[in-house]
Amino acid sequence: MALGIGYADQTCNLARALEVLGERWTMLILRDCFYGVRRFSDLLAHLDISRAVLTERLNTLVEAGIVERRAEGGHPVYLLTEAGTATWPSLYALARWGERFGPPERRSGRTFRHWGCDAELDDHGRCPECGATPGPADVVTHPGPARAGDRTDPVSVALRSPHRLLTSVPA
Amino acid sequence: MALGIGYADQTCNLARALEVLGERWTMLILRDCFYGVRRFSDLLAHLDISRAVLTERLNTLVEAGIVERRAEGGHPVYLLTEAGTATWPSLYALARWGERFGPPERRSGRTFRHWGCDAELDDHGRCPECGATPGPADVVTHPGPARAGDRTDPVSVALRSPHRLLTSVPA
DNA sequence: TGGTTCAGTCTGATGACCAGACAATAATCG
DNA sequence: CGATTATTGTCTGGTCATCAGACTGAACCA
Repeated sequence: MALGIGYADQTCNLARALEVLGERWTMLILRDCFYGVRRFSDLLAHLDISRAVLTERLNTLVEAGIVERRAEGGHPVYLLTEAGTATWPSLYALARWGERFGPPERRSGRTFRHWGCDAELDDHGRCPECGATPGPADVVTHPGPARAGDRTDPVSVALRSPHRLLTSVPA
Repeated sequence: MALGIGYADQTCNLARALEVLGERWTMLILRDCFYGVRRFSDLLAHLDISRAVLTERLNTLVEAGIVERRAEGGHPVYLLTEAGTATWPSLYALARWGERFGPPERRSGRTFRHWGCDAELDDHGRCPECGATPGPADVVTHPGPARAGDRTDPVSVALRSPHRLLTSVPA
């Protein structure tokens, strides 16, 4: 989490999670990883983050074992590890909260549905159709309605169609 | 979230949640609110946060409708609103993740149990005994084992005994 | 009245983040 | 093969958040 001392004196699992996940941009980077964004340049364009900070966050995530850096045809590719995919319930819960209680402007309308059932997941990430609580690999995200001023980077464009989580995007 | 621009261009419910909840210290303040910490001085002592930052965070949380400031006998008291208590699934999921994958030192061993059933909640916050997913008011937290160097502020001391969430602490 | 607690505000120092320039390596094309 | 472009970073100077700790003002207590 940086800024000096972290949460050094907090003997608490939440503080331990936030020590890694709570830094600025980190959860949004993970969100993009779930969406299937894998390349430095795509993260950069989709997040509007500074290069230096993106580099630093990715290094931190790799060191923490949340993301794996793999060389693929010369250029690196970033993939979620088991610890990374295990952050899904946290991100999903936060997004749900943001939908109901976040600042009212910029409501996205994006939904998450169970692969196969096509039913929208509830507050706890459960499929109302079959009762299962699917992992991210079995979740499909559907975009909300288009709006003026939508982003035009390749990732944003690709995510205007329904997309199964963890499968590569764009292309 | 501050530091200049927020996540202004991210049309995304997660970004909207993090705009408020993602600032440094904010989720730990909310954790303490769930524990029942209600006074400025108790938050200050329990969190080791600077006075200026605590003041600013509380103001932000009040403005966002997540926490309510109520004058009680001259001194203010801070209580979770409906939007505040609705953050419980997010905090619980993060704490669960921190327990499994966070930095290995400072593992707390603290558990969360269903009031009445006394069964430990699972990854999704569900009670394995009765199948319900209790809200925070029906959750009891049990401390992990004591350790050398445990904090000695009143809140930390009080939380060494089992404690029902949202009930006042200390005393 | 004078001391104590509490809830903030204020200050100077440190460091994280920003935009944008620069560098190094890898793919592409004539 | 050599030149161009694409991609992944590193570096820099300025801005702003956070830090520790001193200070203020109001309420409560003896």
